[in-house]
Amino acid sequence: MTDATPFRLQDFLPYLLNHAAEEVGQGFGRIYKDRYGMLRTEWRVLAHLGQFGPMDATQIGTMARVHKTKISRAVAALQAKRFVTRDTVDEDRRRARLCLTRAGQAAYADLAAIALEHDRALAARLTPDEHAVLLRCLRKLGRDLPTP
Amino acid sequence: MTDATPFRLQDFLPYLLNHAAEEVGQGFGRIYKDRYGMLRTEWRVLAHLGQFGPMDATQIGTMARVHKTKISRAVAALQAKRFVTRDTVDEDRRRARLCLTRAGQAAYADLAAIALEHDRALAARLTPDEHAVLLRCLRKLGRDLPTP
DNA sequence: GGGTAATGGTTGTATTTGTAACCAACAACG
DNA sequence: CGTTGTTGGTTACAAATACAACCATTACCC
Repeated sequence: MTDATPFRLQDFLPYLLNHAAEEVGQGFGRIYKDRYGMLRTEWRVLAHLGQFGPMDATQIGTMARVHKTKISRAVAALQAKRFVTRDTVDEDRRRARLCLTRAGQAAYADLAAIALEHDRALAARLTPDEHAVLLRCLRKLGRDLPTP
Repeated sequence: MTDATPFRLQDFLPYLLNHAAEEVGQGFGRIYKDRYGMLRTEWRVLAHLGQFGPMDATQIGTMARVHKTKISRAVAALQAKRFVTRDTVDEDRRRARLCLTRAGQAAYADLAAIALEHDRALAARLTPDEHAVLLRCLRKLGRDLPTP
């Protein structure tokens, strides 16, 4: 074993991943923040409900791999904005079925369209091939995100 | 324009990137946290000094794209751990030259070795080709990280 | 049924982070 | 020189996060 450590921070995957995620996330982040005063978890909850329909907090947390306290507070914020409603479900009165309001759906539609455009702009910085490989790699590295 | 939005959160690059970064970052994060009680920025400062030698806070901040207040606090924490020293430089007495102590170098050597191993384990989950493309993509997506 | 455990969700508190204001040293210009 | 503007760095305060403790309800099991 040689004494020189060949470790290079600039090639360290966690470092690069984090940088790219921050950089890329910030771009879209400013949008939902400026337009709706939302935090990232709020956007995610909104997106999940918009995409998969009514769910309870635990389902969202499982799918998005977000801790329940974060979900709880995000839901509270979205309720305050009149973007979601909660109905306690009768079969199990611990659970609450979260639903987008009209306004919530509108916000989701608005943001989803921008997100799509944003995503296309990002993809345009890569070749189609690179893009495909990138998605595959990211899915391999993060645990798979379950769908409903 | 059709009414159905083809936006899919599971394919949204910022989302995937963030997931992968969190997942991957947590693995190594637990190590420097458990072993040395360090936060991420502290590890980064340590790594920069270990790799590039003495620098001042601004240089590190520029290279790592980290805000100066975060650097400032990380340096304070590293000083408290006796991992770095600060010498005010004579030509410009606002600047402080940051230097790893013996103990700091040892911690860096320890962590760098683990990081390297960790990185190899991650790379092993991808084909060599995928790995190469991934690094290229991440560099394209995040702004380039300047070297000294 | 009645006790115990597990689950869905919220709240409290300690850390961590972001933002802005700040101080000291240097630079530039009259 | 002074006075004004920059730059390196720290501090103060607000916002956000993590972690643990906590209710309420349901499930299990004797």
